[in-house]
Amino acid sequence: MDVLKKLRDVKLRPTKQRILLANLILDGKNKHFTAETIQKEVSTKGHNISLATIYNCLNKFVNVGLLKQIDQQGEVTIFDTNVSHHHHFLNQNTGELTDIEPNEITFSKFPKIPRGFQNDGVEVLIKIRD
Amino acid sequence: MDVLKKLRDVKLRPTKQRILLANLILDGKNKHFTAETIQKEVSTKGHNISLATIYNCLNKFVNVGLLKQIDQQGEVTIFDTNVSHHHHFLNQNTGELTDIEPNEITFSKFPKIPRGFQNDGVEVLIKIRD
DNA sequence: ATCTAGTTTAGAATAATTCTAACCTGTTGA
DNA sequence: TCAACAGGTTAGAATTATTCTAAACTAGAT
Ligand SMILES: [Mn+2]
Ligand SMILES: [Mn+2]
Ligand SMILES: [Zn+2]
Ligand SMILES: [Zn+2]
Repeated sequence: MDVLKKLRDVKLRPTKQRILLANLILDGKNKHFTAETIQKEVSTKGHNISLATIYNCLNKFVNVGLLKQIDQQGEVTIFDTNVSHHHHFLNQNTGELTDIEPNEITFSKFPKIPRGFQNDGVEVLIKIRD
Repeated sequence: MDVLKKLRDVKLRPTKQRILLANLILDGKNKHFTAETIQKEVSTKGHNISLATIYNCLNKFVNVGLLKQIDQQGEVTIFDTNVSHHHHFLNQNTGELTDIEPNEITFSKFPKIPRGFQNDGVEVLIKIRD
C-alpha cells in the first residue's frame, strides 16, 4: 500500500524524510529497531536524516499508531528487593510497580520455545489504571 | 536478621555505606526503588552517600542476589512495527525480540485487578537463551 | 601497628534523548 | 499560480542516567 496515503490517513505531512522512513519501516513486515539502527539503514541507502528528525518522526508515528514503543518502565533503573521469580502490576498513572506472586498466574496455553533455545524466565506485566 | 551477617554471607565487606543501605533496603519488605530515591532516603536519615557509591552498592547487591533489577531491554528505546497487542521472546544472548501472537498464550489463572483499577494491557516476556 | 585489596568519592566522561532557534517546505486558497 | 504560513528539519546545545577515573580511605588479616 502507498506510503503517501498512509501518511495522509493519519494527517502527517508527507515530507521527504517521513516518506523515506515510512518506506523502510512500514513494509508490512514485523520489525524491532532503534533510532540509531534506522539512521544507519537510511545511510546505507545513500540518504541522510538527522537523528533529531529520526526521533521526531518515530515519535509521531507512535502517536498516530503506525508504530509502538516497547515498554520500558521509564528511563531509570528500578531495583527490586523481591529477588524471587514474580510478576508485576504497573500502575500507569503513577509508574508504581506492585508484586504478583507467581502462583497467581498460570498458563493454559504457552508457546513452544524456539528450537535450540531454552526458557530462561517468564515475566508478566499487567498494566493497570484508574 | 543481622545485616552484618547478610553482607558477610555474600562476601561483601561490611562498610559503613553498605550497612546503611542494607538496613534501609533489606528489611524484609518488598520494595521497588531507584538509586536516586534511595539516596534521598539516606539523606533524610541525616547521612550522605555519593551517587557513585549508591550505584556501586546496588549493583553489587544485584550481583550477589540480594536485589534484582527490573528488566529493561537495554537502555535504548525499541520501536515495534507490530502495533497490535502481542507478546515477545527476548533472546538473552543477542537482545533480539521476536513477536508472539496473543492467541499463543492463554491464562488458566489470572490475578484480580486491584480495586479501583482496570486492566490496561498484559505483556508477557519470555526470556530465552541457547 | 602495618599492609593491602577492596571501597568510596568528586568530578569527568559517556550516551540516549530532547530542546532551541534558525532555516526550509508542503499545502492551501486567493 | 504562487504567496503565506503552519508545520517540519537540522546542527548543535542541553539534559539526564549511569559509569569511569584516579586519588584518598578503610576493613580485615597478619
Ligand atoms: Mn531519555
Ligand atoms: Mn546507561
Ligand atoms: Zn517486584
Ligand atoms: Zn513486537
